[in-house]
Amino acid sequence: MAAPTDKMESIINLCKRRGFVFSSSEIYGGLNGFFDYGPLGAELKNNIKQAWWQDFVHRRDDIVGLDSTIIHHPTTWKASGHIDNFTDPLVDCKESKMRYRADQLFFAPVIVASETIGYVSVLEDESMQTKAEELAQELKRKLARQGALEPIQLKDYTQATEAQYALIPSPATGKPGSLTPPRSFNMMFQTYVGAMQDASAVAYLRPETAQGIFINFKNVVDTGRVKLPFGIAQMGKAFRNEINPRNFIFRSREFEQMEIEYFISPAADWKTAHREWIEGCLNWFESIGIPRDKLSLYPHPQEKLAHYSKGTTDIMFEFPFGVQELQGVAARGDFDLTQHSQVSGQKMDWFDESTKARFIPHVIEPSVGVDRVFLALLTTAYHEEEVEGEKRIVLRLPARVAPYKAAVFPLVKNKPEIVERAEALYRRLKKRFNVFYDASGAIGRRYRRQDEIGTPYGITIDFETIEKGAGVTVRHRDTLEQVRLSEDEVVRFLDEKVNGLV
RNA sequence: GCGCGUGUAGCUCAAUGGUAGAGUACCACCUUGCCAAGGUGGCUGUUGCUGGUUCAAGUCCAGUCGCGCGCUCCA
Repeated sequence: MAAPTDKMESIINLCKRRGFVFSSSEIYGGLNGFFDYGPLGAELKNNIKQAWWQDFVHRRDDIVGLDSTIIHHPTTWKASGHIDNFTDPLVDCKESKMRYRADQLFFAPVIVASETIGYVSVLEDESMQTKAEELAQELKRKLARQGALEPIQLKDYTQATEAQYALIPSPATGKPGSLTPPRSFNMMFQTYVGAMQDASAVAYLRPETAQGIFINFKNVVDTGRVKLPFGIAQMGKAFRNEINPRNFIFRSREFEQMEIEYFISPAADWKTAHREWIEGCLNWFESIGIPRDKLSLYPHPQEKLAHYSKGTTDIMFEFPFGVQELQGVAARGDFDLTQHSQVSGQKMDWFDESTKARFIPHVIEPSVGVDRVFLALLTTAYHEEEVEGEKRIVLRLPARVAPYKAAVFPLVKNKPEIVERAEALYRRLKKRFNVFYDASGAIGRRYRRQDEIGTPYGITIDFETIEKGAGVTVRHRDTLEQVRLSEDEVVRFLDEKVNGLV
């Protein structure tokens, strides 16, 4: 078993070597946090998206699709809270080079006998009040002050005044003077719409696809013939100016999301709906080849919830670099529709015919990153193994998502009957499936080349096909076993394996 | 954004300040009756980029970009 970093390295290497993922703008030295998908990566990624759309939109009666723009009216982000909240106020300690989130760094003046003798600082945790009081006592002793110590009242660093920045000690060194003022990093990419580059033209690239759904809620309700409960699904690019992108395509600045806003009545039991969606998403992951034992749940603690959320559970995946979020399933209540209704002045409510009640629906939001599913599939599928003394690299991708569904080979290429028959089968299969044709090199080498890119079946036309009309051999990627099928049977066989509709 | 490390052929890696190489992959042809066989030939580099030191830089120095790890961050 390879060490985690080795496994990631091998996977990144394979991605580059075989055309799954390239770093973006590579000829200019690359661009941190941006990745391009090569010929095989584009296939795999599209197959993931297609499977998701099929399963959640086409095969359900209660979810409809949407494709909204990447740039919305800027007020969208005011209403959603992103302009005010999608930021990380950060503080640096110039001496220790440590970086803190300003809203997690707390400070208080130490007041003895009505005189401020200095400041203490602590990092946010349960015991920070006690720690701050101890520090204050210590400071009082050090300065040999007499008198009553006034109660320590902690405030976070975002509330510090300019005069206080220089007086608050760094938690790392305990000495004042090394902390910078809090600096705000809004993670939305800004651009300008139209010719004028002034404040009135500022717009943002969406940091999530969700808001495109909310601002179209009324349109869909008015035209979509939907009945509560129902969902609106959307796939598309989103952009976040991450301070520090890491772990290959896991956290990038341009990425793709697949989100559903599933609207329910406020009278409905949202906890049940939430739980059902978590189950549904787990099942979907399993169905496309992500094993259940690598998935786990992380319910966000109540006090850490984002401003919109009544409850959020992350579906975590065991990546080689650690257990990380694959999907978030959030119960957003009626926060978003209420916000957009209030800010826009438009009605965002639902009229229930049976109860004659009018209300703003609540929503459950399963939100998953395509790139993360891509990486989860690759890390699950990647195997190095020994076959008859030789190292074999194989991607055990399920047929439904594999870039090529099958490869067609003539056993040898110097016998025209075999080559012609193989080419004919290739052309026939290509009308229905993405298949690959390869005549160059020994047959074993050709099998191995396909193993490495996850092609589940190798179809070989051999002498028996020609001489005895014995059909073709179908070689399975994972077991190396071969079966003989007629060419007609091969079409049905692939249809069954690829589309899974048995 | 900070610190440490790192960057040579598509990939894995060599090369004491002195002519940039190997393996592999890839392409063509030959050979080949099922798991990376063999033969012949071919392709592959502004040594990440920009500047500096030097008679001479892949090698030393500075800056910059990318990557890895740690801190930090992560709706």
